Amino acid sequence: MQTQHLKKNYHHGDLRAALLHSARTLLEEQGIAALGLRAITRHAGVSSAAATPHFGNLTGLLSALATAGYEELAAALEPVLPEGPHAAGLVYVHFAMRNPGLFTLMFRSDLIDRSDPALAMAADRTSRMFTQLIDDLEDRLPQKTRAGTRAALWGKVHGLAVLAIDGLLDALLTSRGEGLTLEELLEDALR
Amino acid sequence: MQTQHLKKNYHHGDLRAALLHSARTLLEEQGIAALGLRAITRHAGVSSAAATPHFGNLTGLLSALATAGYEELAAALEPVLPEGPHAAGLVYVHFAMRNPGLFTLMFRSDLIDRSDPALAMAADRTSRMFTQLIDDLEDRLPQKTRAGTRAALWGKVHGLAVLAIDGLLDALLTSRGEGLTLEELLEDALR
DNA sequence: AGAAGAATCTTATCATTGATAAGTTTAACT
DNA sequence: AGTTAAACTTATCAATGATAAGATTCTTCT
Repeated sequence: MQTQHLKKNYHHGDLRAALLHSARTLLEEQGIAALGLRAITRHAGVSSAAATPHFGNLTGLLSALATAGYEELAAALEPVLPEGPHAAGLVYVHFAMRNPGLFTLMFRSDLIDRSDPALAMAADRTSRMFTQLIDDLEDRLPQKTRAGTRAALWGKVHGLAVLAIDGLLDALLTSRGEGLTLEELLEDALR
Repeated sequence: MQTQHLKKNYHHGDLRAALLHSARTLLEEQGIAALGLRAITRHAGVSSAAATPHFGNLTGLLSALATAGYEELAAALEPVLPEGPHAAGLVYVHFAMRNPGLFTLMFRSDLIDRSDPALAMAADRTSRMFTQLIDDLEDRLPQKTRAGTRAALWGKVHGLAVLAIDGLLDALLTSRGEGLTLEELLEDALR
């Protein structure tokens, strides 16, 4: 019989994908603290040791999940790159706000392994997009400060995303925001 | 005998301060992952349940540690506030780079309890400094965009700090930095 | 001063976690 | 068809944070 039977290999289907799906579900429904090895395998209906052959350990599983996150982020950024830093920044922050758990995981170096080749490649692709974004403005900028401009953009956008997820921007709005919505605040901040 | 014998109360001295000191040491020497309840109490030479009367649980202890972090950060920022956003931003990022574990802990909402009164107060004081920083420029800025400017500044500074700690700025430097040092990059980015 | 009470701190125990070795079942490949 | 390799389960381990119960020391009140 052909082994090319879709992707359902082995005697329990595509467990690798199933585990990633379970992890993603738990992450979205219950947050990053729910990402235990036992919780994930329980959700997928397999034993707690079933992930070992596919991911080695929990870090391997979460690294694969973060890899998917970087790929999604890059896919969201790519189409708006021609529109420039403002539009791309908004997409970056919106991605973080829509996927707070996943975005947080992508920068939790204690939970993932950045030397994982797939993860390193996906993360690098995202970071290269900021490079491209700045290089598109290169005629307007002196050569020497381009790295600084790139860091400033990534920093601002990333910082806003982190602070938004932590609810610290809302706190800023309620304490002294002059009747602004969060969306308007982001528009102004990314200008 | 007078009970005012320095701060050494009770029959084992000032355990509360000793535990915080042990936690800080472990945090600096071995990183945030070393901040276990048992590791901290072991380092302080007491039993693993000795922290309960002082902090309730591990979250309480780490919240107190984070509170100290916010106070240190505010104390570092205060004297440079008159120099404006550029100088203050540099101090913020330098604080993060010099205390990577502590700074990370201060924004790890899963490890600390932001509703802790002392922590909330200390964190609020820090965030108010950014408000003041922007308000000092108020004549130059239209009233309406001031919240956005404040968010942009805090976001950029915070994002640079986070990315620097994660080593992602070094990665950016080695891949495309035009022979810059990290310090020069920050100078440019904070301009 | 002395007894009652409250707080600190220890000991012992519990449920839960991630990892792993050993065994079982299923698929893959001559 | 039969051997090998991989997936998956079961059982077990060391380690964690929390907590109840007991022991010790400080405080407080008369």
